[in-house]
Amino acid sequence: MVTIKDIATMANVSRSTVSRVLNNSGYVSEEARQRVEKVIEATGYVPSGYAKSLRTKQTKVIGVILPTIQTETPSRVVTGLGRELSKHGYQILLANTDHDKEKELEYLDLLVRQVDGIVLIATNTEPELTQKIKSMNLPFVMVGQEAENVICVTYDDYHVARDVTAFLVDKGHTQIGFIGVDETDQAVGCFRKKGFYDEMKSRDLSIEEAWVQKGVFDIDSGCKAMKKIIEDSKQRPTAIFAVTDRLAIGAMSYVKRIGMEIPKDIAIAGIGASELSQYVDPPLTTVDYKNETAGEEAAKQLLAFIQGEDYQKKIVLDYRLLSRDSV
Amino acid sequence: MVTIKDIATMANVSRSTVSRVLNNSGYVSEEARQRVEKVIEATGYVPSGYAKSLRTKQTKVIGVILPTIQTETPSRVVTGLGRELSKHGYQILLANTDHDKEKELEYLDLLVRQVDGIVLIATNTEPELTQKIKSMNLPFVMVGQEAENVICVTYDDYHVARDVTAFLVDKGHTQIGFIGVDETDQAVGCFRKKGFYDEMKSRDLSIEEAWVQKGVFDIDSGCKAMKKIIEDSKQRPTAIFAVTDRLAIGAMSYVKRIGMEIPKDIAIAGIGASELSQYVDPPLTTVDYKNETAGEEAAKQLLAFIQGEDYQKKIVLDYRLLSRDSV
DNA sequence: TTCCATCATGGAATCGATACCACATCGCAT
DNA sequence: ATGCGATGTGGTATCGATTCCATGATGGAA
Repeated sequence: MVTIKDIATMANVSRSTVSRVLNNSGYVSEEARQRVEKVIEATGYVPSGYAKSLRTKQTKVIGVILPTIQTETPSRVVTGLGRELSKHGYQILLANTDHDKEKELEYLDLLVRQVDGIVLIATNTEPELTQKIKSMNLPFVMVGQEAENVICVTYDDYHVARDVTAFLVDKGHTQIGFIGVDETDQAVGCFRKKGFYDEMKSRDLSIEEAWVQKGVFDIDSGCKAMKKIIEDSKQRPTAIFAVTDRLAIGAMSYVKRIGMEIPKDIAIAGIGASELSQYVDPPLTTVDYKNETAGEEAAKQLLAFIQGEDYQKKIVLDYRLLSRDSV
Repeated sequence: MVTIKDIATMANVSRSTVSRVLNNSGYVSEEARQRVEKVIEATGYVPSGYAKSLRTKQTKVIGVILPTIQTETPSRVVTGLGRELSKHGYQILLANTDHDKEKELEYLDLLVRQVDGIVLIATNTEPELTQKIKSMNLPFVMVGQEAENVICVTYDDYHVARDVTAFLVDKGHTQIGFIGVDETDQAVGCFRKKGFYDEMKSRDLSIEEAWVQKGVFDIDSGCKAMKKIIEDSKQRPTAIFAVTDRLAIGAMSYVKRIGMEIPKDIAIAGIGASELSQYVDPPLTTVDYKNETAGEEAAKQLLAFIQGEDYQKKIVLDYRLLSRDSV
């Protein structure tokens, strides 16, 4: 492997001069610069990243920890992150926890000395996690969940849920079911649920116990949750608010299977604006969360923090309700 | 930041001894080991990865270059890769080209000195690319496309296409349309098309020119391609073979929109076994490519190569045709 | 002529680890 | 007593860059 030393020898200059050419720093005569550049070109020399990192204490790598890349939300966020980071010469080291909270902690340890910063696409906000993050004082951004004392980029889950609920009510529905997820996921589990309950309450609408079910982020569980709602409720709801598109699509697939028509017999709304949502039949009413923007925003804040510039501690992104035929 | 030197001082041993403890190499007395371990524990010391890499010439990082992570195929492959790599202590450096061939080349340059190996989830096999890969002699695996002189993990696109076509013919169809993609993508563009043509020919079935259209890997273009087929053909085909699920789903959405029924008026089949495919109406007949397995296999071959063990130059994965109601 | 910026360049220390080698100790066989 | 292999430890060079400092030219101002 050709090193800076070889380049120096071949160009008949010192390593210092090669380094100056490489980094565009200090004084280098035009003549020397050209000689060096020619040698670099000829040899195809690429500086060793780790030698550089060792010396400069910068890796130009950002660690991204996420629960999975097989769903649209995280993969969109990563796309946004990548786009913004690569503009500034940063790369992404990917850590897929596969929904395993243990691994989340392990990866934090693993990454700490290898990256300039970490982005966590979070599904939980357990104290053990936030504790650890603070303890390793490394530039850090959390996407999708709120936490104390860290930079967060979040969505306004509470108001989204109120809006969706309000939308259903305004369409004339008074009996509305809800398919949520476990509350360890604060953003999706708690805030969206609370938004739903609060809006229903503010409209003086009551909620039958069986109308509220839980799933686990996949289509199949949306299907099962819907089944429970249909089978267990005394009075069937006329509308369903599912906290993710996949749950909503699962619910749709169940109600269609038992011969109900959407939206005539039951209206359904989701959240997430998955690509899928516009091609199911009927197209699903949902909320666009602009995940790529979230990724870009997270990258911007992280880089600002790293570079000692001004950054915003909390960013709450806006959203857009997409009204389609399922309601 | 605490370094190996600090640990050495605190444990009252030399750096060499700490290193030996860290790597479980050479002789270390039980007593010294315990002292060192205690200090490490107490300080939360983590060795610097780049210093280590500089010395050992191993980064324990694999670069993964892909066109996008927003579609299921690459994200499944990455999941498989990650699973297998992390078992062996390797991490993934992600390079998203956003379908830009220029970037593909740039990333190769960028990664070359930072990683122990590269996995390319390929969409093209242009000579410029394969040339470059060979020239940088770095452990390398290509997923999804075949190329000379590199380790490849591929699918049997040709026979898949023949099988799907045969399946349609066996169901009684003789007029079959085809929605493909550009042929710069050898696997998806050429092989699948050739499989279709060859199978049709072997059955003595002719293909009207307008029955064969092209799209670009998204649902919308499947929709447009289908529109062309319907509008331009003298005799409408009774079945459509789309080379990806998204194209197939686009096609479905178009024919449903114009009031045709699936599969009564027209049958549709895709490839890819996207999650989506089982929830569209009717569920889509498709082919399961086991992308995660491909990722795992790619990782295994790459690691075997890196470690100087036996590896297979070409791996062709098997597949499974999923017969559903769309045919 | 002298002096002092400005420009150019190289030498050497350094980053934080590993690994080779030398040396010391110890027990056991000769 | 001597030799020798096994064990344990530290010293030091090294990986490939950056960076600070010293030293030399050069040239225009005083």
